Amino acid sequence: MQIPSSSITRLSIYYRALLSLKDAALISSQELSDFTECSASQIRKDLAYFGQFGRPGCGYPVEDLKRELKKILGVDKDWDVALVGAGNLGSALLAYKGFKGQGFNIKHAFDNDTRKIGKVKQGIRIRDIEDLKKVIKSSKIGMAIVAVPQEAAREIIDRLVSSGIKAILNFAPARPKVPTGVELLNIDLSMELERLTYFLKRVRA
Amino acid sequence: MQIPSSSITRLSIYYRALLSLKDAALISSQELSDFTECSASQIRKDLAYFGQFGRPGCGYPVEDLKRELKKILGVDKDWDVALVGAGNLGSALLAYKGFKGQGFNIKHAFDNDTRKIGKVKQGIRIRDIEDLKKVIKSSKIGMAIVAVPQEAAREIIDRLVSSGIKAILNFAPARPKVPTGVELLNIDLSMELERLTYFLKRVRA
DNA sequence: TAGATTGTTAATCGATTAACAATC
DNA sequence: TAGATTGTTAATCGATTAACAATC
Repeated sequence: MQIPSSSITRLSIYYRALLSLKDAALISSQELSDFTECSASQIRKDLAYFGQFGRPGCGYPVEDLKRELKKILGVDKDWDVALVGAGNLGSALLAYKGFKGQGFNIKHAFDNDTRKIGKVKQGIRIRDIEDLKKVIKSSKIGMAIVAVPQEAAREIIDRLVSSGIKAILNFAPARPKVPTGVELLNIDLSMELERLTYFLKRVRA
Repeated sequence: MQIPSSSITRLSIYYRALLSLKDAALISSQELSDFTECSASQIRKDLAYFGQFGRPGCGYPVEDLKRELKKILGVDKDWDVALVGAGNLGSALLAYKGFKGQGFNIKHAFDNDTRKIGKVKQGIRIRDIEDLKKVIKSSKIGMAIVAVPQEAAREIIDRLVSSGIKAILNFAPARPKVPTGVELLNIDLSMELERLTYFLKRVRA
C-alpha cells in the first residue's frame, strides 16, 4: 500500500512530541492530538499503517511507540551523510547541531574551490569535488546534502546519482530530474519566502 | 474561495520555469508541463484561480504571465525582512544571494550574544535582541526569519508576533503556536532528513 | 463490570485529472 | 476555415474525518 507522504511528515511530528514528553507512560491519540494539532483520528490512522502499537482503552505506551517510530522513520541507527558545497550555507549545515542529535553524521564534505579544499571545518577536511565518486563509492554512503550554487546543482546531482547516492536533500534553487529509486527533496529558501509574501499580500489587502 | 496551498507552491515552480525561458513569446500549458512535471490540466486550473491569462488556441504570453505570477506571489516589489539569530545558520542566511535576487532584503539582524552584538556582517550590524520590538515597530517590517536554538524559539516567536510581524520562516526545530492572522512556516532540517531515511530504509529493504 | 480508547470501516471532503465547449 | 489550446465543468481519485465494534 502507498502511504501518503504527509503521513510520514506527521510521524516525525509525533515522534518529536513524544521526545518532549518525559513523564507519562501512556498517551492517548487525543492527548497526542493536543500536542501536535493533528486530529486524533488521523494519528490513529497514520500509526495503523505500520502496525498495532496501542492498547484499546489505555492508549499508546510512550516508550514503545517512540521505539517503533524510530524504526519506521529509519532513525533507530545513525546515518552517514555527504555534503557537497562548503560555502556559507554548507558550512552552517556542517556545524548544525540538530543533525548529530538525530543521528545524522556528515562524514565527508566536498567543494571545487581550491581555497577551501584541504581546510578543516568541524573536524571534517574539505575534499576536492573530483574525489566525490571515489570517496562515496568506497564509503558506501547513501545520502547527500547539496548546498552548491544553482548553476552547479544539476551536474553535482548527476554525479551523486552515478556514485550510488539514493537520497538527496537539495538546497540549490533548481529541480533537477533524478531516476526512480533516487529520492530528491528540494528546499528552495526563496520559494518558502514567496509562500509567506503570498500570504502577507492577502492579509494586508 | 480557498486556494490549496499546494497550488501556491506550484505557482512558484511555474514562475521559476518561466524565468529560465528567455526566448519564447508564448507557452502552452503542455510545454510548461514538460518543464515542471506538473500536469497541463493542473497548470491551467492553478492559473484559473487567479484570472484568465491565456489565449485559447495560442497559449500564455510569457512576459505577461511572469508579471501576473509576480503580482500573485507578492514579489512584484521588494520585501524587508528581519533575521533573529546570527549563529552559523543565521549568518549563512544573511549572506544568501538567492534572497536578494528575489527581492528579499534582510534589513535587521538580532542576537542575544554580546560577542556578536555590534559586529557587522554583510553590511548589517547585529543588534541586541532587546531592541527587537522597538526596531521592528519603527521600521514596519512584516516578515522575519528565525534561526535561533530550539529552546529560544518559542519566546522569540512570541516577541516577533507581539512586535507586529505577520509572517515567519522558522528554522528552529520547534512548532510554536501563533495566532490566526500570523503565518508560520517551519523548516526543520532534521525532519527533512528523516523523510529521506524513511525512503532509504524502504528501497534498501 | 463500566469506562475508555484503539483499530478499522464507511462517509465526507478536497484536490487532481479528464473532457470538451468556447475561441483564438 | 481548420487546428490548437484555453477556461471550466464533471468525473475520479485520494486523503481526512466520523463512527463504532472490539477490547483493554
